[in-house]
Amino acid sequence: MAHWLVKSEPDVFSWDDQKKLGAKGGPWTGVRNYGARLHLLAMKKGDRAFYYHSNDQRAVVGIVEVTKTAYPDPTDESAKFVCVDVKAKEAMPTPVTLVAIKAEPKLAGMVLVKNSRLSVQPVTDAEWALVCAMGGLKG
DNA sequence: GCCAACGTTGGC
DNA sequence: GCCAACGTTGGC
Repeated sequence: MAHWLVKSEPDVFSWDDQKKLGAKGGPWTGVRNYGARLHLLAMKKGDRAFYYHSNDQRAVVGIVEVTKTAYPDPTDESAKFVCVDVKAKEAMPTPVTLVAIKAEPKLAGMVLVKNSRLSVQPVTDAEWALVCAMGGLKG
């Protein structure tokens, strides 16, 4: 199973908003970047992704699960981009901040550190396990 | 609020 | 197909 990280601006769509969608989840739309698009296309049902809040919070606040693989993004009029459906899986007992991630040498290679602007990113198994541990989850 | 970094667009 | 200009994102 592959792991990912998806970003959202909490002002626009937050972890709380995602949680309110419940077990059914909902579409993760709005990606307008070809690099991110490739990652969306690579997602499989059951894959998990860190849910990262940019801007004010700058922390991994939860984990979502992919419930539907990529399909055309209904919010994209050009019909070029895709979205997936995700549902909230579990919250981080302790949010893992960008500061904490940057302070951990083992995470220096994370895409989040190297290319913070990419809105959908792959996460390695080692990174996944470590961030889970830092957030108080067994992984 | 500023600025650096990156991606995209459009002219040639 | 290249590259400069521009717009956007996101960290600080």
